Amino acid sequence: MKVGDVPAVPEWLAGHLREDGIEELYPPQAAAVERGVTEGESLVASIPTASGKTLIAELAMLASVARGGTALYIVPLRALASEKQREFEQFEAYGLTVGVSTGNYESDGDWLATCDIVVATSEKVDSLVRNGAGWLDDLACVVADEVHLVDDAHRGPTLEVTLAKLRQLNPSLQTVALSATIGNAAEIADWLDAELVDSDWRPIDLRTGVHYGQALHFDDGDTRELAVRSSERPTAAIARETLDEGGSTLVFVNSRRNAEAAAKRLAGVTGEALTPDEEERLETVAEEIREVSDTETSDDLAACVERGAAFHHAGLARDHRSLVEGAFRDRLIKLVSATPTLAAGVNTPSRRVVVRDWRRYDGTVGGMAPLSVLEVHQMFGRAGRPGLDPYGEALLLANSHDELDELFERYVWADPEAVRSKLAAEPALRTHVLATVASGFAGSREGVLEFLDRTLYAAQTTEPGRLEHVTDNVIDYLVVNDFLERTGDDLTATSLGHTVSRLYLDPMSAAEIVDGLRGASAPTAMGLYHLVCRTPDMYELYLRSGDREEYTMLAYERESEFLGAMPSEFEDGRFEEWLSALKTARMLEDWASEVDEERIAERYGVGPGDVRGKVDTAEWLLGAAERLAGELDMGVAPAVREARVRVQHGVKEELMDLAGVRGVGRKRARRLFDAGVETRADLRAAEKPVVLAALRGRRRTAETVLENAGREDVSMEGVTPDPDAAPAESSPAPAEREGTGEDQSSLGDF
DNA sequence: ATGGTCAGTTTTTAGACAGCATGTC
DNA sequence: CTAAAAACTGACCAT
Repeated sequence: MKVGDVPAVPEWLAGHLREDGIEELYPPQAAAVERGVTEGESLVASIPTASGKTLIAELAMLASVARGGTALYIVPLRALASEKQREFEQFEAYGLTVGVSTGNYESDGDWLATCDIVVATSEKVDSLVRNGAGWLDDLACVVADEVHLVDDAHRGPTLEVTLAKLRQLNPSLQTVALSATIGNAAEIADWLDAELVDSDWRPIDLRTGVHYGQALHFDDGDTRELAVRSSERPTAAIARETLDEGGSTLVFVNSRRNAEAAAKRLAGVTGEALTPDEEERLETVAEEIREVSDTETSDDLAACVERGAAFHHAGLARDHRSLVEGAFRDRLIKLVSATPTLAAGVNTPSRRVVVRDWRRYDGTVGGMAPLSVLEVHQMFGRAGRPGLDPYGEALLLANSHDELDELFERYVWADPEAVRSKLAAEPALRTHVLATVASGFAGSREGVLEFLDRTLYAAQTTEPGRLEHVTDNVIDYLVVNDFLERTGDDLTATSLGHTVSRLYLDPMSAAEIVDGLRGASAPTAMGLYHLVCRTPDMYELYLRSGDREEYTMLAYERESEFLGAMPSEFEDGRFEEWLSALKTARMLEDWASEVDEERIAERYGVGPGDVRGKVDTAEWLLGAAERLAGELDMGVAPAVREARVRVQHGVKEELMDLAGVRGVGRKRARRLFDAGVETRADLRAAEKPVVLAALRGRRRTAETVLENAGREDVSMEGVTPDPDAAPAESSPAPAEREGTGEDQSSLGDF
């Protein structure tokens, strides 16, 4: 089908696509159009990555917008939200507006309502529904990206329930669900009353195979020799061969440590094949990586990048990740070894993909569990960059002839699993039943069940009564904990229940927090950190060998600070979990005591990304706790607020005022304080030379800071730093270079 | 005393959404 | 009930 033949889309679209070199639709896209996506028909597209899913979504959304409606694009990750935003902004030239809404970044609320296309995470959409965002009622088209994630036990139910709610709000809503190739796409289409496009078509060839011994065995029966030098690992041989052909390699492994170790080892391979120009540009990237954070992880990563390799996992800071992704896309980094983060995240295709580890540790089964076919195929799907590589190759590694056969059987020739709803689990229902009642979708047990009947779970279940049973348990729990009120057959949310639903808290977290705060009169920061850390919304740090003793001691030492009873040391599982929460809480305490990032990372054996992640979650939960304390008039709200602000800025109590000034973080606040400028008010009255010295002589920074503190005369013109007030540090601030302009020297501050 | 190698033993194990109101070095 | 690689430990040997 030619781009000009697509019905019901804006007139400019065909021309726009031709400008991008698109004359003809890919077969799955053409099929989608034939099924009526541009004419408002709902559709499930189960097709491989990189086979043009985004354009299908765009066709549907643009056609909807052309008819005067609004379109919503739901993504599973925040990083994908910004990626899609950038992609859709190409249409702003034609007068469309694009907005984003995620937990950490949101377009202005009023503006969002006027947008033609909104990109949001599934949790954010759920939250918008709970908070009654009016514009959702006028939605014409919703696109659910990566819809196979409804299979995810933790986050799948949210997507499932959200789609059901949107469709109930607006029965004529067009639903476009994009999925990886899955075993039961027809069933999903059935659930969504949608047409189906189910195809394996890819724009560039993907060869999959298994490496064993000195050969690569491909799915089409082809075999090719691969010389593995003695004492060389297969992955290294594959990477070397790919490099010789001018391609890049993406290696998937099953742990962070493996990712780092493999990158270090394979940097030996990539390091040999760099041009001087590449070396220079890599050096720049490495430098940027070191600037992101002063930790071992950061140094290790930079050392790998200098030699053309990198590792990628969730312990990396956000900026680390995007630097690696960017340099890999630019073909500067030749090899990335990654945990599954990269398979699910932003688009990072590579000539070759090696799935080195096909088993992963899984505590729930007590050992290594094989990856699902779906996951492995998703990783395979990263092979081959359309328009850049002649083909893509994806390989598994076998250590024996039997394993060779098994891998073919299990992954290469296997069809992906069916996607199954995970809604009927108590933790999932706890939060969704409360939200369903609180936001008025149901007003009784029957109403709740009626609503749940619209979900995929109901469409799939073969176990009659199970959902009903779990729902009853959950309703009882919610009533007992005062989130719901039952009068006769009617269910209504209490004011507490409404608050919890709007705060997006797991009711169990809320119950734990309320419980802990009730018994407290003057909680310490540690007590509060521990309280939020043992909540199901916080993912705790892992206890390592020796930690049990260490934290048991700490527990007794600071026994008086903890809110609520400490479980008995002999009550096994509970105590361990309580200690994990303590470890996490102490990390937060360190952070809020101005311990530097490097030291924290080392002390707790985590990466900079983990520190930021925990801090963010704690900030959110403490904010929620503050609201709950206020709601219940508990008088501890100021203490909670203090704990929250300290975590937010990573400062001790005395710096809270200063760190609240825009442009002043934990480091600047500390330097100002030590120079005698102790409060925001001091900042307005302080001697300029003192302020300037505390801010390491950066004039522009000093002016901005003073302005943000509300000072009138901010000019630092002609002011010289007071040498007596200069921070006494081991490495003195770099003096402003002679001859360079003011502006240039302040660049380093941002 | 120091350092390197090697084999056997112990340890460890993926990911990342959300409130609210504005900003780090 | 299930694994595998890295990190650690200690013996042994050469300097």
